[in-house]
Order: sequence, then C-alpha cells, then structure tokens
Amino acid sequence: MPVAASTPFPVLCLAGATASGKTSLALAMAKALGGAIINADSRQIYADFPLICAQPTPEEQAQAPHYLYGILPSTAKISAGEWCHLAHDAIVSARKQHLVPILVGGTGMYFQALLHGIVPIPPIDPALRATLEARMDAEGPLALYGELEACDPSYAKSIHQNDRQRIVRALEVFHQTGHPFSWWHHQKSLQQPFCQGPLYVIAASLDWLEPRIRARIDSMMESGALKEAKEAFARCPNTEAPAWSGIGCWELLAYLRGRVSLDEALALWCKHTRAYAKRQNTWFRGRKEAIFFQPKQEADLLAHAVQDWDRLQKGVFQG
RNA sequence: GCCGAGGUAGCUCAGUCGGUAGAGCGGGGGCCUGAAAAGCCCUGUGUCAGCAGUUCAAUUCUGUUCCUCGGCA
Repeated sequence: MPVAASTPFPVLCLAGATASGKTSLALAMAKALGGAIINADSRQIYADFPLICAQPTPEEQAQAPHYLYGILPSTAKISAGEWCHLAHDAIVSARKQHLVPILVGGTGMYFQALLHGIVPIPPIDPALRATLEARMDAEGPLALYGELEACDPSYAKSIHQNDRQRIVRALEVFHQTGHPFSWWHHQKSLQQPFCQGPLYVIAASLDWLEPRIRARIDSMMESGALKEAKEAFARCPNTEAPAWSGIGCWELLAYLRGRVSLDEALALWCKHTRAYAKRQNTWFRGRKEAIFFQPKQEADLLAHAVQDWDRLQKGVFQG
C-alpha cells in the first residue's frame, strides 16, 4: 500500500549534484535546528561502498543522528517506492525524538516521490519482467515499442523507441495490472505525497564541481577505495547487483581485474561522475518547487531553513 | 643530413578518382512517475599546416616551406 498521510509530514529537503557539499551543509542544518539526517541517495544506502559512494564518514555521522546509510546488502534491490517506506519510518522515528527530519541526497526521483507521491502500482512479478527483458534482447526495442503503441499509445508517444527500460516498464505494468501505464499516471487521487516541505538545491556549476570531483576521487583513493572495491567484490561477486552500479565501483574493479590501467580507471571515474552531476543539475533545474542556493550560501540556507521549519510547524508553509 | 609516413572538429581518425568535408570520443542542451549514480534523445564551419602554381574550380594535383613520427646515417 502507498504510504500516504492525511496530513503530510513536515520535512526539510536538501538536494544537489554529487560533490556539491550537501553533507557538510546538512550537518550544519542538523546542528542549527536539532535535526536528524535521512539519506535520499540511492547508492549511499548500500553497505559495501561507503567511501566510493561518499556516505558521511563515521565522524560526521557521530555529529547528528543519521538514517538509511549503508543499510542494504549489495544484492538488495531498492526502488523509489520502497525508499519512501524506509524514509517514512525514519521520519516517524526522528519525530518521536523531536528531531527535525532533514532529507539529504542526490536522487531526484526520490524527492519527487516523497514530495509529490507516486502512483501505487502493485509490485511486478519478476518473471514477467525477465520475460520482457529476454524478448527485448532477442527482438530488439522496436518490436516491443510497437506493442506499447498498441496498448498505450499516449505513453508510447512520450518516450523514445530506443528507451528499453521504459518500454519494458510500461509493458510489464500493462500486462500485470490490465491498465496502461499512462492510466495509472492519471490516477492523481491515488498519488498522495506523504511529506511536505521546501526542497533546497545547491546550484553548483560543472566548472566549480569538476576540480572538487577530482580532489574527492584522489582523497577516496588515499582513504582506501581500492580496498573497498576488492572487499565488496569478495562479498558480492555478482557485478550485476544493484550496488555495483555506483559510479567508481566498476571502474575500480576493471582496474583490479587488469582490464584498464589505474590512470584510465580514475579518468573514467571522474568523467562518469561529471556526466552524472550534469544530469542531476538538469533534473533539479527543472523542479519548480526548488529553492536554489550557491554552495557558499550556508548562512542564507540556514536562515531559510529555520524560517521554513517554523512555518511548517504552524501549518502555514506554502509548498 | 638522407629515405619513408603523416599534418583534416577540443582528441583519435575517415574522406573527397578536383565541385569548400564526416564518424567515434569529449563538450553542450534536454527528457525522466517503483532500476534513477539507471535508461534515453538532440547537437559537428573546421584558415582540411603555410605559401605559390595548374584549373572555371584545389582540402584533393604539382612545387616549395615549416612541423610531427619512424628508419638509415
């Protein structure tokens, strides 16, 4: 069942591209407001890559209560909806301790689901997806796209015929539920957000981010990123597992397996991180509810947060 | 110094049997409803090394200069 509260929980959200300085700003917010930090990052939730995926360090985590960091094994799948359930529990727990829930991360879709809700499509039978994916491999995207055009023309029109992931998703939903994917999207009454609050976004340009990304990768290497990848591989040799899709994970593994030189691995890691940051910026730029801050505007952000939290408490926050 | 191979988009290169050029990568822009650190789309004018010659027309042929890389000294 969807997690939906009749009155949405008040929360503060802090988002931004990777390496934009979310972790330290979140800590400052938590200290200023008496807050708990709740992870809204799809990779930092895994236990095997704390360094490579840039979880807050143990020292940082000791400075305020932290939730949902490093709680899943690499093989566990998580989805936006499942994350919402976990976040819900964390928020309830924080509120019981009179802590301000501060959601922090770079996964735009998680914030989307949290603040706008997500349609309650039932879980899909893994065998159904496996069948569709096998057909996708065998028949190519065009064949399945044609089927989608037949059963859900409006959604088909909204995606590209090469978008294998979304074609499979839309078909599996149709086959399992009997309703087109787009039908579900229109059930706005079923899509209730269970949180409300401001979405602060750190607006960091790629030019500003790039040297930080390089420096961070260097410091991760010094702190033992290679060892982390090696140990993660020993624990989870299936590199198809969800946690392995974190940027830097397979790049380092490729080096450990002798497929690329260390320099090449680090260059790829950096390049992929930069491309990811660009996608994140594009996503957040388009959020109409986002409130943007420059990386150095910590004081402004804190003042805003104090004021917004006050309004949320009084029930006069305008999302 | 001689011989050979090259100098074309930020990079690696293709190509034009003479009619001013195009791929990959990078870069830029964008999409996103339960995989989202995922998946997907759009986007290529550059003295075709310089100069001169032949030609209606040269990046393409010829000569020459410069530079790079091999080989021989």
